[in-house]
Amino acid sequence: MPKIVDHDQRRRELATAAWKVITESGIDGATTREIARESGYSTGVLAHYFERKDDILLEALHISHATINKRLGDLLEPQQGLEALRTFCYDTVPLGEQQVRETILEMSFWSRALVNDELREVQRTESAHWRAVLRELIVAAQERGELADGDPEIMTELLAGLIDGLSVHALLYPDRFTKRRLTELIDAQLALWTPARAAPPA
Amino acid sequence: MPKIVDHDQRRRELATAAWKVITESGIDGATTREIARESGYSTGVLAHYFERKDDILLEALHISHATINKRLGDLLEPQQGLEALRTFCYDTVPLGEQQVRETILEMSFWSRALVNDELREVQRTESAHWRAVLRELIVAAQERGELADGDPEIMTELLAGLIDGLSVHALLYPDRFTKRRLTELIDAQLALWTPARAAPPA
Amino acid sequence: MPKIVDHDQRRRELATAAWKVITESGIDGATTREIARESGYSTGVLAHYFERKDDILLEALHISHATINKRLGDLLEPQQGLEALRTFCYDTVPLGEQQVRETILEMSFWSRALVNDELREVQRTESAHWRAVLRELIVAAQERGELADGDPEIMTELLAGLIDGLSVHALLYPDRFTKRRLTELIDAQLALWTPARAAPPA
Amino acid sequence: MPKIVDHDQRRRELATAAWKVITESGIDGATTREIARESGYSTGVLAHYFERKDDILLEALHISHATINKRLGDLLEPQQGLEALRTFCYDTVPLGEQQVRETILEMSFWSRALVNDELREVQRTESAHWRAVLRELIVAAQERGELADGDPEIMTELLAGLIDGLSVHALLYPDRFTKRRLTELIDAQLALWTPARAAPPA
DNA sequence: CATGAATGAGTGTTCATTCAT
DNA sequence: TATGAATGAACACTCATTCAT
Repeated sequence: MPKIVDHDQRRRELATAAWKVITESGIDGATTREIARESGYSTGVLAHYFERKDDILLEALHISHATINKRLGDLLEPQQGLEALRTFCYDTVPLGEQQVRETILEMSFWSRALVNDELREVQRTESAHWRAVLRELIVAAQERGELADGDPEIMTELLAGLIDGLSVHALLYPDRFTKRRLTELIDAQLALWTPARAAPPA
Repeated sequence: MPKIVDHDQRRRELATAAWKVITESGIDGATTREIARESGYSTGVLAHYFERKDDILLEALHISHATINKRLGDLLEPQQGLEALRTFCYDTVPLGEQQVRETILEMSFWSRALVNDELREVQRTESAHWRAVLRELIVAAQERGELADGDPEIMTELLAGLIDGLSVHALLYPDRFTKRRLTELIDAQLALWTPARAAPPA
Repeated sequence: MPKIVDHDQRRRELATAAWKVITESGIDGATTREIARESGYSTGVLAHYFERKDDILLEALHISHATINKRLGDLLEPQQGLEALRTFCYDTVPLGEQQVRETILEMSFWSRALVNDELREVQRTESAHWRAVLRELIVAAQERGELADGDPEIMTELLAGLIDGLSVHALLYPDRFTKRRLTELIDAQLALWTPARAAPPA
Repeated sequence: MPKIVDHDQRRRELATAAWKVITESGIDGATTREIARESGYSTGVLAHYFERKDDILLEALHISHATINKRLGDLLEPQQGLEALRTFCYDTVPLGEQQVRETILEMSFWSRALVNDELREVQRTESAHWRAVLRELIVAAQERGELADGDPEIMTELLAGLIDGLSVHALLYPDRFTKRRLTELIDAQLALWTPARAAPPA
């Protein structure tokens, strides 16, 4: 009589433990022992649900992305135009504890992706989705006349680049980046594309 | 008479070997044995010139920064205004093989800096210098009327963030970022601050 | 059901292997590899049961002391007075193979204790226990009139010092110290405190 | 024109540096680098005067013994009988800073001698000399009627053993062994062999 | 299913020794 | 004679992975 276990649920549980360890101790601190300890299971159980340790880390990355997408979906659903775009930007920079951790995780994977083709491919795919969302928001804001005309591809790349760059700087140089400063900078960039009447919210 | 060795020269030699290994195999691939192999010396020699392995990596970072600063100094010396600013931006994104490696190295250290206070402090200091140079270029371009007025602090942060963000994206998603595309994007951002007559070069 | 292993039993097993290596190859020969080889396990297993190598060595010392205490307890239980005291002395000098090894181990730790505060503290504590036993035996022999009156503290220190000193000499200069000679010497010291009628056994 | 160097003098210089390092940092802390640093010469010079590191350590032991013998010779020269014997005992236990170091060195070599035949042979030879001196002092005191009759061989071994045992205890358990206590204990042992009138000095 | 004991290759580091200058 | 650069084996320790129970 085998114990009934939700296989996917257990995988998520373990990957979430990995997510926590990475965002607290860095990716080099995310050893199998530490992930097992955080999950409350033994190290052996990891082997049941993942072939290799890298697969756990990859699943942690997926979970992080899924969480972000879910949250963004909920946040953006009632919003439109420039407001929605601003919300997107605010939510993807490390303004809150959760976003700080998400950014730490993302940065941790970047350096690994540089020497790991599979990982880079995963990031490429997920980044493309994220960028498509951003592009849609930009186009929608343009259509409502709340954002200046201009090549949406270029505007997307600029905004995407800025968001990741500011996120890095915010984590590495926290003394230079208060939360207020971070929103100010995003607003400043948006203002470059905003007709005078569409001022940022107070 | 003892064998004559320039101690600092040998340190640079070893740190340069570390630089190569990191930029080719990632920071996790930069083991002492690998650095020794790349340098052509045995592992024991590392102990002669560095107390700890971390000191070698840190020295590799310093060397990278010094190389960048030297190159930028030479490049910018004959230039002025917006042209100098554009040169700065072009030279700090991964357009060439050398800059690609420099960016890889930088990104490799970012994730470590997240959990290493000493490393973060080093990066903070060196980043401040780099940002000050960028700010001066912006102000100079504004004074010549080649760049729109506006808070230079904010413009500096936006440009600095964009440069690092685009650099990350260029390395992770090379299919999306040809060299041409990278310069186009930088030009697009500068154009947002450029009076109509100061068009980017063809 | 997991493999059932008595954690403490395995610790003892490994520490006993360390005990053997130290007593055969000296404390400098007691490398992790050698202890692992002697135990029949791989090097990695040591990390399961001990945090640091020093902890293994310390446990080997504890085991040695526990073995001695147990043996002395059994030996002394049916004995009394001067006879018990003599038994104690005979059993704590390297007369047998087991005691030779115990003495080697003890001496191996002495030199380390000179530059290791924690180790010295351990030895201080255990030595105090051993000395207290010796003192009780001396007092008991005095009470039975089998040992001359005199400050038991001083007699304890003299006998304790003599035992350790003779043990050292017996190991370093075995040609000078046959087993017979060793017992003669102990008897000679006891005789200094013994009324004429209480002659040593033949 | 070769530099004129007194080969033996230089050897002593280096061995004395080794002596200092051993007595300050323990025999495991006596690395070639540390000995070279203490001597003021480079590591390479050690190879000029000694074939192996062990030879330096051995020479340090010889120097220690020679120093002790010289000092004892000077001390004992004007003394006779029991007074000379007591002086010998007092000077060979760790009552002063110099003697503490000598004892540390001696103990450091003991544990090595257990697994090193050459070293044990050296210690055997030097110990025999030392014991002969002690025996002569005992016989002389007996001839003057200041020490009880008795087998001088046995008395020598007992006193030699006691001296080394107390020395060990004094270093390992300094809280139990003040200088006063150490002399008291030696006096107590001598008193066992002393006719009532020959009391120890105040 | 789950455990955690066991493996052994790989790590950073230390160090006696060699040797070109 | 003296230097100290260089070597490379050996060290304690870490860790992803395997597997008997």
